[in-house]
Amino acid sequence: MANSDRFVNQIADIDADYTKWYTDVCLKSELCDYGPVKGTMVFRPYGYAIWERIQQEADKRFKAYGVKNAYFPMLIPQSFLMREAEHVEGFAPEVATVTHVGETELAEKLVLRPTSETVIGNMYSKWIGSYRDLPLKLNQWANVVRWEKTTRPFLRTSEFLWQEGHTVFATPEEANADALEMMGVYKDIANNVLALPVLTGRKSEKEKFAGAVATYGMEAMMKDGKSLQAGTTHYLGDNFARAFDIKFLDKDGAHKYAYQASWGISTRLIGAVIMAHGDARGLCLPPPVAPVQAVVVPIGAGKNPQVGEKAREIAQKLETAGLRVELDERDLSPGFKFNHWELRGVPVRVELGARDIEAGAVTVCRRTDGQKTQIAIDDCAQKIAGMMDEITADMYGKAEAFTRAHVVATSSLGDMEKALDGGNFCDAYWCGDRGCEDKIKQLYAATSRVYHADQSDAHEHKCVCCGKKAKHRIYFARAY
RNA sequence: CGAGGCGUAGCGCAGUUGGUAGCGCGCAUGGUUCGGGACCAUGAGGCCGCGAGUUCGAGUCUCGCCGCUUCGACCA
Repeated sequence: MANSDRFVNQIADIDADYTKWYTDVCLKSELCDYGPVKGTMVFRPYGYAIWERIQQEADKRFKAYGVKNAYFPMLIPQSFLMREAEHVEGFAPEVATVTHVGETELAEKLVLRPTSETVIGNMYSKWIGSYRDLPLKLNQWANVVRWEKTTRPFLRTSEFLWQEGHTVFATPEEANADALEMMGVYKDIANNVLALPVLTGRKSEKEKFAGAVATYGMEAMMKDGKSLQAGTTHYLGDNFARAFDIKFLDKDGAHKYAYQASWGISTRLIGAVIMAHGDARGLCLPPPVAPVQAVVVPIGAGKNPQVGEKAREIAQKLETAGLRVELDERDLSPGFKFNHWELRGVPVRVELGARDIEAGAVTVCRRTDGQKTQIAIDDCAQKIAGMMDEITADMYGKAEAFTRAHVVATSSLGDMEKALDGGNFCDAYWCGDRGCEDKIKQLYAATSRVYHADQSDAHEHKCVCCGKKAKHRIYFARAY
């Protein structure tokens, strides 16, 4: 930005430079900052508070599903990673390794977990002996390290926070059902907590998790038309059970390998919220995760002490009504405060000035549309509290309409190029060959995202790339 | 890992043909203000990325290094 910038918190034009807009929003709304090591980030209190809200919402759903929390070590013997062939191959390039303690070289190198299937598998082999020990459903809230070359706050960082669930069952069917069921839980979180519409479905062989039999993903459309993988669940078959010797004695007296699933959502979801709901003014947070749901801004309190008093009273009433409230009594102009809280995405601003007091009302401004309405002071707390669900639904509705408008049916590579350049997802039929995926990626930088929910007519169509008989209906998009 | 760009106050930047550093914002104190980014006054804040070299003298010129960044490549 030019040095003539008047406002320290001005953000880049969302239409002119989406990438810069994104980083500006992250930094200037004080969600995060860069860490001293390249690719690392600091979650500042405002950003971490969003994560805490996501954690709470997710955690209660997991527990309702019978999952218990545990914690496994961050350091994993390097040999563990080697045991599952695809797993090593998938993760080796981005794994950070501990080789020394002080001056002494370690006999066996230790890796910083990029994910925990291996350590957990190792422990599960000790804990599982009988069919009576199954199913076993554990989750951990943890950090993982993946040394990515290109990093961006929340979306891809060398270290990030997530949750990883690791479940074990006696049969393949149960394990696969678990992966599907958890995808449903993730979708619920995306839709109802983050107001994010998502496309869910199975991923292609090329895009699946290293070591999985099947990966299911949810993909969210960002405002620039790119897709963000917002969560994945994996059916692991008995791959890790064989690698880590997870066996149980079944009812019929036979020793059998167990079947597993694993699933995760991460702090990347915060990036999804920023890019799906943010606008020219900055962040726009869905009420369920907004650290501050309503900010009270007194206007002219310096001259009129009654304003300050009344504002404190109202903030108190809003808190009592169950809202997360901030009272902004700083000695700054109203315009500055409006911009400050809009940048931070606070869903509702409550303005209170002499004019309002005279009318016995407050002026309420919604972040989503900027609409201002006057509400009588007497019942403003209930009314504002009641607006929260409305706002979440409204945000979901808008994002859903946007997503729907940007999914384009494509039946040729030409269609596809046009659709992608216009910031759309491609709804396409595909022969199932890896070669076609590679070609599309090479030509248009797009990848397959998830299979379409409706596969019924796939065989009646031709592959969007090679023209041969199609096997699947699948979405292609440029992705983060 | 390939190509470009940039390192000067917290942030954004200026710094002429080499002469020992400035602007805006922010910050602190006091006062006036307050319905969409207020203003006045005073003040604090610098190893000019690091290291060599040229020179009487280097933010400025030369070389080396380090860091950041954009675009590629890579990326559950």
